[in-house]
Amino acid sequence: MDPRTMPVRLRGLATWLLGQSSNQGHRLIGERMHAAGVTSRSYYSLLAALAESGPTSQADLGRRVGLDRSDVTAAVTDLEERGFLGRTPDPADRRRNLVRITDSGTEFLAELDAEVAAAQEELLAPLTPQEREALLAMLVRVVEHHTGLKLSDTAER
Amino acid sequence: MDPRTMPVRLRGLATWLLGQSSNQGHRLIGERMHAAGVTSRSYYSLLAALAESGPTSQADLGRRVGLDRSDVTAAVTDLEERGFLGRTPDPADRRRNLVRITDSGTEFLAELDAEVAAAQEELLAPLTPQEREALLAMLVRVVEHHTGLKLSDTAER
DNA sequence: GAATTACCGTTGGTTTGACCAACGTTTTCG
DNA sequence: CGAAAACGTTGGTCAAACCAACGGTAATTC
Repeated sequence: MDPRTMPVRLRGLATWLLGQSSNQGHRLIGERMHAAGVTSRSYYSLLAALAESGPTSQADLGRRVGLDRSDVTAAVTDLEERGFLGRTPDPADRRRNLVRITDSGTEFLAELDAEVAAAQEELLAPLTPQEREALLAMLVRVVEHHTGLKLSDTAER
Repeated sequence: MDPRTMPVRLRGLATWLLGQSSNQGHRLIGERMHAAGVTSRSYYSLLAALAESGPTSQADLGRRVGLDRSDVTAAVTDLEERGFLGRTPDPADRRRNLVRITDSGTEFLAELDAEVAAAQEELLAPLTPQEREALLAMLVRVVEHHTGLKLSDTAER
């Protein structure tokens, strides 16, 4: 992508700049995840969701991280084989599988937490702490406006 | 994606917020493009690149908008069938196809310009004009930092 | 209480964007 | 000249996102 001849119309566009920034972020995360032995970006979300709550059904898990049931099945199977989580039928509702994170999974999540934090730092490197705060606050408002989500409560950082 | 049970770790992350915002932007653009009869997001980039320069080879076109040669071929074929651009062999270098936008293509691009502008407005609706400016300026710096591109020159808006 | 409806996990798809390899043709370089 | 590179094209692969249908289970509605 040659900056000299790139379409002028594009490079000032919010959608384009957001797309580029998002791509860079995903690249940084992906590189670090891959180095940590994780092939899919959703694994972090799933482990995080499990760590922050008790045992959950797969369907719940999917709703919480915005993942299709079928994709949750594949991810959970893989993570279970690696010993990062356990899957047992729910005695109270035998349609459900209760998924819970293991100690090994908790350890692994801590590793990923560090990688993810480093990636944030790397992505926002050119911005001052005040600017990062302002940027995130604006993004929160944009996301809230379009999704109806209310993240503001605890979205400090 | 339930805001009450979404992983707390995720919703303050720059990468996550950028991804969400980018998705919303792409959704808005996609909806309007689709309504205008465009199936692929890259068509706008290609028409814009062609409108801003004279006739160009397909390979050049791909480099300018960050598209693979093979994908340019498909897009150009489609756009040619719709009459939005013409493709003629370059007499000076018979490896190349000279692609140029047609009058009909220029008209169509104007339509898309309007749709794209409307999508930007819609995406950034919750932000004040000053905030939008600050947001774009920060994103420009982030993108420049990670790509080596220098967009700053004319990225006002 | 029986029957319909809804939810669960799973399997097996489709679609889309991004990417890559190879080819015949043409130009450029050494 | 011959080797290397660039061009457009074809025909892939790959991962992410999504959808449909299934058997099994629970909740609902009559």
